[in-house]
Amino acid sequence: MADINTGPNPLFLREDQLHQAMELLFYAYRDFTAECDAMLATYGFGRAHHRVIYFVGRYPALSVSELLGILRITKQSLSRVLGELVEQGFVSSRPGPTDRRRRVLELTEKGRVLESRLSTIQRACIARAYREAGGEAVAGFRKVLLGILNGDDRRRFERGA
Amino acid sequence: MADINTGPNPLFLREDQLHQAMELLFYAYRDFTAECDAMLATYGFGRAHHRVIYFVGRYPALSVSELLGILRITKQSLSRVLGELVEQGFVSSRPGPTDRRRRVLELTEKGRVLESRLSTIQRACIARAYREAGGEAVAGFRKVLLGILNGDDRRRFERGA
DNA sequence: GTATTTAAGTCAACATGGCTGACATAAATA
DNA sequence: TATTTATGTCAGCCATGTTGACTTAAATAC
Repeated sequence: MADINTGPNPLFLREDQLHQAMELLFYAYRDFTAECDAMLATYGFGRAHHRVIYFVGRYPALSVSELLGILRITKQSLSRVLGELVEQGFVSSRPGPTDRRRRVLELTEKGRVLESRLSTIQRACIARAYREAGGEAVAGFRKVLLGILNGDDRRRFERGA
Repeated sequence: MADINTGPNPLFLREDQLHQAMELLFYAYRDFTAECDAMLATYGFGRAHHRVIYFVGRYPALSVSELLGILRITKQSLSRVLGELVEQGFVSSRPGPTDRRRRVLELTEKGRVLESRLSTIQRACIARAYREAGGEAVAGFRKVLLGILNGDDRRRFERGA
């Protein structure tokens, strides 16, 4: 059970295990985002808005360039989505206190409400899976996912999150 | 370590753990697909083509409706992508042997070459993470991911994959 | 104090990959 | 024969990514 290379044809099993992992990631990501996508649609928002809402909520006083570094999209792409969120009062964008070129992004009260509704959905999804799988499985889950991250992300993740 | 609810403020820790899981999924999925996206671009293809190539390769003689059920997109969306792949000779589409309304999808030799190049990238990524994490972590990883799938997918996955 | 760099924003054009709705065709089935 | 099913197709729309060129304001270097 613990050895992923047992069986009559270790090489084949290994390949099959890897395929299973690839598919699990695909299915899990798809199902993980489905419910939130539906709720976002009622606001006229998409998954891109969710990501902004999420990271701004999670890392208050984030700057635009930091957000770009996390999302890995162009500033033109971000600006469309972020602009809508600021425009509609979900995110506030103020000049930084020391460096006034930077913009300090925060969720407004309205933004926090939406963030909370979305997070509730996803937390429930993860919490259920965690509860069913048990603490040891959770540790393994995190260990493997962390290993999939590239070096930069892993370091940022280990530092920041 | 095994108990995800330890610490001075169990509720907060729990919430933080859940946030970490959400972010890990985001980062891992992004990094997992990045290399393949770059290679696909050299063919003029995108991630949607990859999914088709992958599932047709993995489940030979798949029908269009089965593929639709896996991908959860509309047939119009699929048709664009699948049409290109058939047109350019990566996927063959023939009438089914018994039910001639169905189309039997298979990778061509050309398609298998591309599939192999893409799979090599992703298998390496997973294999490295698996190797670093160890067999027990792998079991936990799979258990948690499986728990994130909705019921239908979980059943299909447990049956088919 | 001027020159340069940096953070952010903007305009325009384009590509990918989702979506809906309406309709067509051929084959299986009632 | 009538209906249902599997697939394909046309047309248009939307969300979200891209590149390239340019602007503005503030910080920093010389």
